[in-house]
This record gives sequence, C-alpha cells and structure tokens, in this order.
Amino acid sequence: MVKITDVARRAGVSPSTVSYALSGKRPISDATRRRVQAAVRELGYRADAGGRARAGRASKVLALALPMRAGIDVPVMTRFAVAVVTAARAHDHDVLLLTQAEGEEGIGRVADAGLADAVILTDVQLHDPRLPLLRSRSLPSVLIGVPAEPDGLTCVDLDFRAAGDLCVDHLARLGHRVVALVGSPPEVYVRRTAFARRLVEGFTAAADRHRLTSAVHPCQAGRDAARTIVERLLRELPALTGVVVHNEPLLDPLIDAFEDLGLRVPGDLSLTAVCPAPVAASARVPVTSVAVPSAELGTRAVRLLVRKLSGAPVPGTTLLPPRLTQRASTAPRGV
Amino acid sequence: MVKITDVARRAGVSPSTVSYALSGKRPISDATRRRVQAAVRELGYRADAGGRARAGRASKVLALALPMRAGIDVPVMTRFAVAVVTAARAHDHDVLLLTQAEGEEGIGRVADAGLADAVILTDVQLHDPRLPLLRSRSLPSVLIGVPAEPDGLTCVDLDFRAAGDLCVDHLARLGHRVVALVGSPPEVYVRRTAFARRLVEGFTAAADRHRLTSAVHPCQAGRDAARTIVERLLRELPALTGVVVHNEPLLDPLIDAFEDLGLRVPGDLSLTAVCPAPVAASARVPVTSVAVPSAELGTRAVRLLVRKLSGAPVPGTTLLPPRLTQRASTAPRGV
DNA sequence: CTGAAAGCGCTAACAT
DNA sequence: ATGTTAGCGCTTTCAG
Repeated sequence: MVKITDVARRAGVSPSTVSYALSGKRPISDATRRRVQAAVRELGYRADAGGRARAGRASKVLALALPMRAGIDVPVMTRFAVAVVTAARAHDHDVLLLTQAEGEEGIGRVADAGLADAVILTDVQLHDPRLPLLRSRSLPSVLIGVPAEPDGLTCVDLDFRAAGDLCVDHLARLGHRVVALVGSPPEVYVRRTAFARRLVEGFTAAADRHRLTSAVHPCQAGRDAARTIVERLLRELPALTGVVVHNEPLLDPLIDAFEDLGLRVPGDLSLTAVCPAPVAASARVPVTSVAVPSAELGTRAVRLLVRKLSGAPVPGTTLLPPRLTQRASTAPRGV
Repeated sequence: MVKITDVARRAGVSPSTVSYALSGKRPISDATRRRVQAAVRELGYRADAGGRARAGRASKVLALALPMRAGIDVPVMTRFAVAVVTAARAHDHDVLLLTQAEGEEGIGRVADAGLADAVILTDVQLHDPRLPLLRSRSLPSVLIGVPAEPDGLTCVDLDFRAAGDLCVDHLARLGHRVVALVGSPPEVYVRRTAFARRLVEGFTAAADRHRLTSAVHPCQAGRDAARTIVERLLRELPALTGVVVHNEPLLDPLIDAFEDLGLRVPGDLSLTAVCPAPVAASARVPVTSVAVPSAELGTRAVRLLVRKLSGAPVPGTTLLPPRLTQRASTAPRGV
C-alpha cells in the first residue's frame, strides 16, 4: 500500500505539502503541485479512507437505507440504488447499503461508527421511526419520500397526490364516470407508507371533483389476487370503465383477468398506471402511465445530500410534477 | 460522539482494557468486564470504524460488485444484494455497493483506500478483467460465478451446465424430440458471461446425448422480440415441442406468442425455464423450472468470505446442484 | 509558500 | 489481570 509519505519522498516535499496539494486547502506553487501530481500518478497513490476519516475528515461514504420488505416495488428500489451509486461516484462518494432487516439499528450504527457521512432514506412512512434517530444524531440526510411532518428535513419525491389526480383527470376527460384504484398490497397502507397514501388522496379528490363514482382497493401481488379483485370490482361496480393501477407486478395479470371476463382493454375498459415507464411500456397492452422517475429521484437525492454536506443551503421538500404518457390502454368511453 | 476513553473513564479502567474487554483478545476479570459492558451500554458506545481501521484492524466492510448492465437479470441481482447485506450483518459486517459504471476502477479504489476488507464479485465473465486486479492487490474475494480459470479463486454458483442438462433431460423423458433453448440477450454471450455459456453447453450436450434435434437462440427482452423468435423457431423447427428459456422477463411474452400462433402450453409445447422460483411460479402458466437460488448464493458467498477473512481454509469452487420443480408448463409429447 | 509536529480514536506490543 | 505507550495514515495547526 502506497502512503502519503511515499508520495512526499518521491516528490521531494513534506507529507503536509502533499496533503495540501491534493486538497487545495492552501496555496501551493505550480511547480510543487506538478511534482506532487506526477508522484501520485507514478505511484498510484490513493488516500486511505480510514486515515482520512480518522483525522476528522469526511469518509466520503453515503449510506442508502433500502427497505426491501413485503409489498415494496423491487424494480423501483433497484433503480434508486443504481442511480444513487452512480450519482455518488460522480461526486466522489461511495455507497453503503442498509436494508430493513436492521433498518433503525443501521442508522444508529452508521452514525456512531462514522461509517458514512450522511444517509439517504427510502420508503418513508408518514411517522417514520427512523426520523427521531436522524434528528438526535444530527446525521445529514435526504429522504426519498415525504413524511407527515417534513419540517427541517430534506425530501424529494414524485408528487403522488398530483399523480393520482392526473390519472383520474385523464380518465374523466375520456368520459369515464366510474373508476377504481387498484392499489398496493394492504401492508403498505397499514404501514402508513407516505407515497401510497398520497396517491389515494389525489385519486379520491379528483374523483370527487369530477363527480365520479370511485372505489379504492389495495391488492396483493399474484394472478389469483388479480382475478379476485377484478371479479369483486365488476360485482361491486358493474358500470366500471376506468381503472388506475398502483401495483407494478399486477399490471399484466389485471389485464388478463379483465379480458378473461370479457372486458377488452381499452375497448371496454381504460387502464392507467403509476409505475416506472419501462414497466408500463412493456405490459401486454402498453399502459398509459404516470412514470415514477426512480432514477431521477436517486440522482437528485445524492445531489442534495452532497450540497448539504458542503454546507450549502438546500430546499426542504422537492416534489417532482407527474407526467402522464398516453399509451394503448386508454380510450374514450363507449367507443 | 462517545469514544473509548469516555468508556474507560466511566468504568474506571484504561482504554486498552476496554478494547480487550470488547474484543476478548486477552483475559479480563469478570468484574471488570461487567463494569466495562455497563459503561458501554450506558454511554451507547460504538467503536469508530475509522479509528479501528486505522489501527490496522479490519474495517468490517464487504464490497459487493453488482454489474447492473444491459441484459442482466435485475431480480436476480437484487436478491443477491439483499441476501449479501443480510448475511453480512449477521457476521457483523456492512456492505459497500459497487456498480459496473466503474467496475474495475471500483475494485482498485476499494483496495487502495481500504474501504472494504474483501469483495464479492457477481456476473463473472469467462475472462473477467477484474480478476488480475484482484490477484495483484491480494484483496480477499469470493466470486458468484465461475471464470475460465478458477484456480486459486473462491467461487460459488449454480451448476448451470447441469441445469441445462436437467431441463433437456426432463423434456426428453417426456418424449420430446425437437428442443430449443431461448437464451439471454446476445450481449450476454458476446461478453462471454460464464453462467450463460455453461447453460448452453449443458443444453447442447444433453440434447446430443439424447439424440434430439436442438437449436440455441439468444433473445432480447420484450414482446416483439419474443414474437419474432417464436415465429423463427416454428419456421426453422416445425416439429418443435420442447423449449428451455433462460431469460426471465421473456417468460410471459413467449407463452403469449406461442399461444397466439396456436400452440398451447403444455398441450402442444412443453416449456421449462432456468430462473428464480417465484418468477416461474407466477408466470401466466406456472413454469416447470430449475431455480436460480440467488439468495442462497449470496448467503454462501458471505459465509465463505468471512471464513476466508478469519484465515480458515475455504473450498475453491462450490457448484450448487440444480433442482427441477415440475409445474404446469410441461407434459408428455402428443397428449 | 513550505516543513515539523501534534493529534484524530483505536489496538497491540510492551511493561508491570 | 491491568496499565502505559507507541503508532496506524492522514490532516491541520503552528512555525518559519
């Protein structure tokens, strides 16, 4: 392992000069800087992270808390992860992965052991048990998701309320009068997951505004669950012609179930979804959807966190406006 | 931040005693140990990772190199990640995530900066460019996947060769005489990804052994690609009745395409897959499959790595035997 | 503009 | 069985 003293010797300067030449924290003559840089290159020097962290500097590591528990959307989480790692690298940081198995514990550990400089939380609940920890340890953080009381926190998310609204609006404009939301698995709502609830609010508010008949049904994943919910929907709302789906793995099974029961999409039934764009586009019938911009959320979270670590002011809550992309699954009613 | 000297003062002992009481690296009287443990609990002490790493000890961090590039099976990778983090925590380690965007660079950085004690590589190529780096830096590692020359390396993987064989064997026993392998996207083979190639070998060898007519076709993801490959298959092999799929997102689209062209599964065509069990089970027609035990591979990789770090001997290559689970997609020919 | 030297928090040899 | 002390590699005063 090549250390700073090796570089110093090679460049014919003192270790501190090397440190300063690399950090730029004090003026260094051009000639010296060049010699140091050459030595660094030749020896392949890379500052030891432990040493740096020890001397009170940042560890250049960000922690990412990914829940990965029942009912959460794995592709969305994976996109977060990839986007976060990529963005973090672009800002010269690495990423430590925490999963829910030890979620709250993990944050305490990261903070106490100085494993990371800051943390990104995903799958934020309305009253998230991790938030008190965060405040008490004064560990810089960014949340992907917005809790009930976001004061003093930095949050990024898709505006799920507006997304629910947008879907209903689209259906209403097409003439649909009876609509249903097929939501995430019940656990998700029981946990009071913020984004899922907000989507329901937006859906309901828009349905009321347009004076539509509406219903909301959480739903497990799986073909059987899809079939069951479809049968129930048609029994309870025989005039149903518009459906919003917020449950990515259920998209194909739902379409299949409707068609098995004689309802064509979009001929008899229009369907919109809130999910990652590729999922909507590659469904059996390409689905009109509001995209969940997982990658952008991850990238933004990192950007905010890095800015925060640098001491710059950052906005409290950033809600990304939803955008609806029309595909083959929606059509005017009764055509 | 509470440090070891705080604990020492509180317990009325020296810092080194605290260190030893915690590590157990030398005998400590029961009374002292108890006082130290009490002080640790009361103060909520947690050893600073940087300090420990600095003093030449392990950082207790494992790096996980997840490629996440084109043609990679995302659910499989996600399972690896979750299993690795969970297992690592069970062994008191954390996990640093590396993605392909900076794959080889990442390993160098981790090694040089001492960011992690060891690394787990996934998506191993036959001649993987990361391997020389690994050997030269003497960074302890475990590979999930087996390269062309695994001597001196520790590898774990599903026995993909046997898996291909097993699928063909199953089809042959059911009386099928013409079989095809619908594989992963072409990039995967071009990259010489080890497991994909091994599956092809096993498939081909078994087909030859059973004197079956066989064909191998890589295939992109997506419904259009599925349709195209199915049409081509039926044109080139009109007597086709058995298909092995090694391309998880293609399962449903393939079944749809075959049925659109008048071939019922399993009535006219038997289909087996090599993919995670849940994917096979939740396809439109539950698919007879050889499970890719992603979670178990991840767990085993961590176990091996931890053992290796402790200095214990570890096996070179561990190949997990494939297990075929019969579901609804295979039936005897011509019934 | 540069060097020497003092730590950062922890562990492990070296005392006792 | 416990305390003392010397670093680990780096950054950052403090002195030139």
